[in-house]
Amino acid sequence: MSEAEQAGAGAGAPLRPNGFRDTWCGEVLGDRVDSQVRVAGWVHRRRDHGGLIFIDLRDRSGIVQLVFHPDSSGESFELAHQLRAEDVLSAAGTVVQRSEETVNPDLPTGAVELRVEGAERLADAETPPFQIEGFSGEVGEDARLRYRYLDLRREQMREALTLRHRVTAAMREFLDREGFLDVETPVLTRSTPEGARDFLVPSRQQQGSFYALPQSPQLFKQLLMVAGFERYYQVARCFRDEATRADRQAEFTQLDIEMSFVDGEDIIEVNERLLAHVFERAGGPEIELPMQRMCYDEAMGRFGTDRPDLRFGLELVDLGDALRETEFKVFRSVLDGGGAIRGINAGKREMARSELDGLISRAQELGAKGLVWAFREGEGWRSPTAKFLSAGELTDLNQRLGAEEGDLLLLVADERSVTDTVLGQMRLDLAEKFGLIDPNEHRLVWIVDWPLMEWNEEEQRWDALHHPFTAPAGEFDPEKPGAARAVAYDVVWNGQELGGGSIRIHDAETQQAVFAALGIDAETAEARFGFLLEALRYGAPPHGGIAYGVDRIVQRLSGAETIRDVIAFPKTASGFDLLVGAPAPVDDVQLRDLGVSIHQRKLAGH
RNA sequence: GGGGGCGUAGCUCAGUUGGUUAGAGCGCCGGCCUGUCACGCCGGAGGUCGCGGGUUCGAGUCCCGUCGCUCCCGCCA
Repeated sequence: MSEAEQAGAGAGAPLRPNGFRDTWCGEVLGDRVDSQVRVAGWVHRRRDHGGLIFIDLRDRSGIVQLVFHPDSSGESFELAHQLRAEDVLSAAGTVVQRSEETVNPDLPTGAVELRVEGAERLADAETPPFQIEGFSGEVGEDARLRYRYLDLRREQMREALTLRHRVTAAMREFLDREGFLDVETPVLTRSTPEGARDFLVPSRQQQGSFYALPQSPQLFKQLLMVAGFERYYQVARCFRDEATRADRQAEFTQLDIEMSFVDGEDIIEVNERLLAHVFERAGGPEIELPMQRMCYDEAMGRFGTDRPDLRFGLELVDLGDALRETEFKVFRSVLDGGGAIRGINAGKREMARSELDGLISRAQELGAKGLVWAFREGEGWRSPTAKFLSAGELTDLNQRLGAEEGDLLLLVADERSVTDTVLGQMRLDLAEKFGLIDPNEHRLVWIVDWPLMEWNEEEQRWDALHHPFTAPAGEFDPEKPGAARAVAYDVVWNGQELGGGSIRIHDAETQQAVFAALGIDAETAEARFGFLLEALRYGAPPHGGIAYGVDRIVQRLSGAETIRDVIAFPKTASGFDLLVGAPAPVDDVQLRDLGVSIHQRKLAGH
């Protein structure tokens, strides 16, 4: 049977007798009273009173109550007895006003109901593995993912995906209006061993060679600038073969933007208006323009992170100056080794010894060797560490931390990167624990004036903070890579990075110098990025751009706990798709065609 | 790669110090019910306690291994 014939529903019936519906369930409202309507959807709930049957019918738009009455519903009354949860039903009848005492104020359509005169079951449903809605408790995530098409019937998921649509639609609407072109870039591309691990795709025609799935369209969008498109965007799928988190999936969506003949100010200006537009369309908080800006160094200094949550205090304080002469061995050795001693004043808190031990464990988990805790008491401290410090030092520390009587002070002594990581994260833990975050407050901030590179102690080399294509501010001095600043900017919302970008290098010489400083020798640079260096020699305009994490933006706007709740078909923490069963072993024949040996497959554990 | 939490009925969970036939709510099945809206009432079915091994007279409970889900650290230019 063809699709057109199926749509006719029934032998000998005209192709479209009335259609399956003429109205969404959620639109059966007061203004329809006395009119004939036909709705279609899923049996959300059945309340069978024997002589009178209520069916809540649900579609994407909402729920409407159907009433089956033995006198007016005819044969469909018998059908209503047989209906079960999630059966698919088409029903026609008259919209009637409910009597005052039967109005359901919890339902948008609750002032009316549909008195059914005819109904047809379009599909039977087996008993669902879990109730779609309306019971206490959360369904486990494996069950939800295994039966995602049922999970997506829940109102929360319908709303999340609707919001997601609104966000991407608003992005496209704004960018189209501003003259940006949506251009698609390849999904099968070239591996770049820097950065995250690539997903690889073996080539059948070039056995032994592999495509890689893109971690971002970065280089292609730069080539589009060389090509003269000037304003590009793409809602692009990106892939990174790394562990997932509550806010991270291996496969994710990025709003990718690039512009020519602009400087950092131009890009920030357009993007502020873009964000304001998206937030407005998606029902997010109102954004005040221009947005706040903060230098990277200030963010690291005050908050220990490049994505500070500005909704509360608990700022980090540098305490090294108060301890210059200290004889406390632990502090002495850290300071002599070029490390830092930093602290947080957590305010006046009661905390049991076990809780303080918990803080120490957390600090160690985050990479600290230890954590000093203290309560200000008079001019000194109540703390296991107090006896190692002089009266003068304690007074000085109290003053620098702004400590008042009873305040809890937390100190970490270590390399600066460690003190910042540990205290920056503990600051968030404490704000959560103490309830310092007002959920109605929203703080957006641009982090600007980034270092171009940072020293990687482990690998003994300079790493790019953003990526190797970020333009240095002013002349790049290869002798002092650590001194170079980048024309880069990240936008941070309540402590979460929404997006980040930069002005790019647009001449081959600077690009080569930066590659060299990053430890990528000329030969390697030519092999991996020769096409870019070449393109930059054929008239590359000054350009720059930005990329946003679409999933994270939607997650934040929806208030979802995890990014998975705003992705239609997400993967588990270990990268499985429980619905379709991926990844999965493949036939030996497929592997042979690809030139991938069985031996390799067996090593993978199959 | 490392650490924590979890895994018992279709779903969400309880299960004491290792001790009789493993329970609850919801869902499901049957019956009754004309104003419910998480309808109500009566009755019923439903279990490889993730899997494998071990200790023990006896294991859902203790031990070892393993798989899965999840959170965190590393990682994510």
